[in-house]
Amino acid sequence: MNLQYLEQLIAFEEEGTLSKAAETLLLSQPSLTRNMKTLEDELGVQLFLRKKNKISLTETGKYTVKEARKLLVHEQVFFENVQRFSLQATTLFGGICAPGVEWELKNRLADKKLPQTLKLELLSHQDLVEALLSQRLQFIVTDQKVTDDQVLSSGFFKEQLYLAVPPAHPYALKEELTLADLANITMLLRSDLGIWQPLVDGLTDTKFIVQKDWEAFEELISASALPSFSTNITQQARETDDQRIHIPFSDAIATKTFYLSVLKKNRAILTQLTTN
Amino acid sequence: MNLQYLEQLIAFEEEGTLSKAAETLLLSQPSLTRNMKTLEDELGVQLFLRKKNKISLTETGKYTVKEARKLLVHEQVFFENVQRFSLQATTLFGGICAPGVEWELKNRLADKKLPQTLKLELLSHQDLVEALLSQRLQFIVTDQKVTDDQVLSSGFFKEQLYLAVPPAHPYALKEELTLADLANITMLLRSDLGIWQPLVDGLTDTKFIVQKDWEAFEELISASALPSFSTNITQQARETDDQRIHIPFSDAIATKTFYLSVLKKNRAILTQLTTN
DNA sequence: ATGCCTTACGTTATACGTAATTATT
DNA sequence: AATAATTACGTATAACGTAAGGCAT
Repeated sequence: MNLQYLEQLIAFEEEGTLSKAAETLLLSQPSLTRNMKTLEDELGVQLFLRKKNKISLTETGKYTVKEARKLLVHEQVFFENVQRFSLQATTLFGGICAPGVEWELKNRLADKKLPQTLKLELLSHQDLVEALLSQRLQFIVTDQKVTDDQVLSSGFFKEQLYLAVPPAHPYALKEELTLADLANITMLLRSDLGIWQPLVDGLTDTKFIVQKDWEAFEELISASALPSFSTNITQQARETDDQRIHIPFSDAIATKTFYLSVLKKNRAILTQLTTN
Repeated sequence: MNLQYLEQLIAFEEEGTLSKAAETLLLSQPSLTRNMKTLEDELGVQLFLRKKNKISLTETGKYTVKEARKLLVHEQVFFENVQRFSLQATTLFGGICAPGVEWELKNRLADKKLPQTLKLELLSHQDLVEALLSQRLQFIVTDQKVTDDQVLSSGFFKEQLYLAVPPAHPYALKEELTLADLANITMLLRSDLGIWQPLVDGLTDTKFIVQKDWEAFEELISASALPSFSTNITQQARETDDQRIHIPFSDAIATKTFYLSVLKKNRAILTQLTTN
């Protein structure tokens, strides 16, 4: 049975005449006439009362319209269910707490050829945990462990803060620095610092020249002699060599550990993302 | 979307290969291949894992099979609902307690051109009442009133018992008879007397020659001089004139009143059958 | 006269089958 | 060799649109 004919029957019920219905259906009247006749034949039921110049629904016809509406809803639900399932099956929905994590994540998965596409969202820690628990996200990456009985949380990677200086800079030869070494100096700073924001906020004795735009910031760095921050992640992410020396900070807070968390029943996802 | 393709998908899931599925579907393999590809396109979803010589369902494919089964059940239910409704709308289901009632009923409705077809069942009084209450039958005709709060029971017609005798018979000139007049005489009797059986059983002083077959009984009547029973209904029903004189019995039990009963909420049916 | 339904007929599009191709067991 | 899926191509079925006819308001 052709479900389109049911839609056409419904259109007739809504429009009142075959002509108008045919118009809204972008179909010729003769076609609609024929289709309704074949629908009657297929159902083996009289749907219409045909007078010379007037066609109307029988009681059976009216009932059929009602039932057809239900059936078409079921068809629509089927359609949506299948597509939703397919989307769920072919994409991994993940959440991250900082933009840099996306770099690291895609780097690690680049040679793995995941069967799913990755869809990442940048959210606050609390939103991430909520989304994970509600199963809207299948995994999240955060800078704190998630303490929940249903959640499996394990260390994923570490991000180490560096000071990036031109080779001529006085700090360029040092093995390592402490944040205290930044007192009374001027630095270039990209805004949107993500997880490093609190650390920067604590550096009250340092002057920052802030630039939001990514490309403008890159230009500033190559043109200026002022130090800037970098991390192991940003160093990997950079394509062009920046000619700078990167010196790690030895302070504990200059090292952030990122945790990968999944629901315990989805342990397979964790394995998939971490093994190899 | 073509529901047949869903059936074909299900057939594939059941058979395991496109070839076998095509065979059970009475379809060529190439057609099935193409159909499954267009189904994928229409759904916008990957249903199959295609290897060189092997095709199998993806997880999405398996899920789609499950959902398709549901949808096809809904389609089947739709189909059956429509047909059941149509049957109910286009046929009046009635019950009668005696074969003669069918004659009378159809006689009365002959010139009315009912929109419904009549479907009659011959049942015992008790079965009739039960069928009416359970709404399996929409009306019943019985020889007793139905005493039930939900039921509307009204007189429909009367059947009067006659003695049918040849013109030369001694009773032929009488205006009326009593059952006592049948003592010590011999009569022709058709079996299957229906509601008149108890009355006949009470006539212990009368001899009966019983004939079951209808046509044979008619022949007997025209050939023999023996009296037989008739009623106003059988007189109407007979096409050929039987050349007999019909004399009514004056006894109270020789008159039966038939009642037409419907559920009170179906009063319209009673009106339909009795008016005009 | 205009609107509505139907019939008739030619055309297009969709679905199918046969045959051939390739790959796997 | 045999089985399985795909590709290619010609054919048949069905759905559609245009045109014409009939009937009603």
